[in-house]
Amino acid sequence: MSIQALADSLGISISTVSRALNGYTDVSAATRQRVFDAAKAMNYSPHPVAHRLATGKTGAIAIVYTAPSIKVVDGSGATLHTGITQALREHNYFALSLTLPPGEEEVPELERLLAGRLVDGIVLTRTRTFDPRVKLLHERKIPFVTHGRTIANEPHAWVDADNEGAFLQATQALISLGHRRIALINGMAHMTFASFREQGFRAALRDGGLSESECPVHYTELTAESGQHVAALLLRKAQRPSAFLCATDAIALGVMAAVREARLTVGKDVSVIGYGNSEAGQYAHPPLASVDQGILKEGRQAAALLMRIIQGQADYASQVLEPAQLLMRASAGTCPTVHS
Amino acid sequence: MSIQALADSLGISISTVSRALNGYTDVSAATRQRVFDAAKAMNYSPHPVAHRLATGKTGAIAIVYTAPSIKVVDGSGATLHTGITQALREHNYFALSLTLPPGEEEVPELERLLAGRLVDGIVLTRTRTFDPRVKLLHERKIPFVTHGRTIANEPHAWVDADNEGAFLQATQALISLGHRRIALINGMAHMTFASFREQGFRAALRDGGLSESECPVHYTELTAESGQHVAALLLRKAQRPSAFLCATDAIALGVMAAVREARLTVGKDVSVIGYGNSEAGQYAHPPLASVDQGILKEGRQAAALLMRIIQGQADYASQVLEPAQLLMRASAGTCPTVHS
DNA sequence: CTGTTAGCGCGTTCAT
DNA sequence: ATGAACGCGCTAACAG
Repeated sequence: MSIQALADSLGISISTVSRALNGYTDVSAATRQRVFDAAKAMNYSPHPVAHRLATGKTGAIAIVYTAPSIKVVDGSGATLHTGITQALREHNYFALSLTLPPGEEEVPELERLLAGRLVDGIVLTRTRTFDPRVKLLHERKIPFVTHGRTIANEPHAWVDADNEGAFLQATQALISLGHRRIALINGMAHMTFASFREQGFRAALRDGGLSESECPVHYTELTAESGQHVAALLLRKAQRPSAFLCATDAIALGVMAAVREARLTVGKDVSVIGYGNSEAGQYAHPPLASVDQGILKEGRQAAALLMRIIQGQADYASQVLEPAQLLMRASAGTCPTVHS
Repeated sequence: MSIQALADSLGISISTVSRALNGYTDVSAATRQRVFDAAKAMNYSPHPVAHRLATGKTGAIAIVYTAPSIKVVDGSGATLHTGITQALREHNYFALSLTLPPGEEEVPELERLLAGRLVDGIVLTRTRTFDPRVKLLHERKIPFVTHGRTIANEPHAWVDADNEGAFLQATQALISLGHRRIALINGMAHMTFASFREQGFRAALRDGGLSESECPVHYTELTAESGQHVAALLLRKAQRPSAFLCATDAIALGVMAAVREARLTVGKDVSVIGYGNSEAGQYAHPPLASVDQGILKEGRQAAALLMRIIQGQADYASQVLEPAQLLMRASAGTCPTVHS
């Protein structure tokens, strides 16, 4: 089942078989047909390793995650993964994933992946503001696309949602509902998406003339537990926030729980907006207002962009900023003090 | 930085360099030393693809997950992953992971991985009782180890915890605490681990002379939400269970929530035992009794076994059954009816 | 249009 | 102890 055997069985040379199979135009239609038929009959497929040695391409890419911050199979991480994989398959590419251990071994592990030359390119997820992984990939000049931006110097291809615009819009919506004390429960500051969301938040505060001192920003894990914890603290204050803007739906669900524990009503006494448009948020009581990021599309775009880079049709500075859409639901309502 | 360049710079032949580097004995100590020094100085490392074409080995394996049932980075999935990766690294092997989409594309996607010959072997996680993935791997004769057993015919290497023994022991513990109505909230029946846990449970019921009709078995998702839902139903019954044995700690935490909602006290009115010895369970109120599975060690064993199979030092029928340990904590106590 | 030739980078006999 | 030569399986530049 090598190309040799195939050529012998047809009585023609190896190179003719190779060209027929690889779609070269300088081979007669009749020969091409014979080759295709024989290949199918003998169930031939080129040895991928030999193919790689000759071409330099593996037909595979790696999606790189970092351990403590993302679920590959649930929620948005899973959707991103699905989007990337789908689009790749349409290009006859294959996606493996690598979960980097946090801490010291993170970059060395990524280096081992590159050293192995098992993949033609990389999709790096969950970028940080200064991301050593981006630095490495950039230095090694391997084709890569990040999902999320950095704020460092390396120019690189990325796909990202307009986090800033989304939180600008969400904050403005809360302001126009009469809220003056809005708390931002954000992700850790070194995550780029968190940084952008905060910028949008602060811009809206300035535009609306709100006091930054009355609109606290907290940085926390992206979990319901963290959201509940932080919100419980804030709700105990004399001057409690009338609205919470949260970096994820998970945080927002935790906030909602804290509001209930404080004997207050979500959407009336306290408004809550999340991010991600998760199923859990949609089915919450009341339904959770959220930002829909279209992450499946982003995954597909990241994959398509990587394909173009690998084929030399796009450069390392290609960038795609996807708009995100605010979905108002019953968890966010007018500020009660307006009525008094 | 090819072996050619290295040989030229030393003024010796390629083959001598190759043998020196690969530890052949028929090369002089002096030459070997020169080669090693030069290799280090020029930062030489063999091109992995060429190396693979010559040897047939990639130095990488794939850990295969299935999408909707496991988190690669949280909880036990993460620990297993860590164990496998650690042990592999000690063997100079590298682990990538593949998340199979559920449904129709599951097996074809696995086939694509095999066709790509990107890896020397596979660790398959979360086996099912009749697992088409195992069937495929067995047919293709690629080195593989499963974490978890199957009950079908293909003989294959596996590492598993003694699920049956663990639940036998846990059920006996509940019985000796006086419980007569014990509910099992199990995982889906097609998961092998769930099947074994149920066998242990039923064996203990028989030995203890409990009525199977008073000890219901429910099959559900491995989530807190599911646990809460099922437990809420059971607790509403006139003859409610006095103890719940749960397939995961997540389920158990959900059950505990349902118990509280029913105005009952966990560990007094109702006992709960989970599985996995999760951090969340340890910090719950009261602390959750659970089964500790030593999953890190299992991951390491699976990796070690796979290495031996790849090297031909173990056969496809090597099997490792790890004991699991019951950890009694305050969530499980004596049955209240005993005192009356 | 097709066959011959030359690599891709390395491991491994077979002589010397 | 060392070098020359061959093969792994395939692609691609060069002839014809």
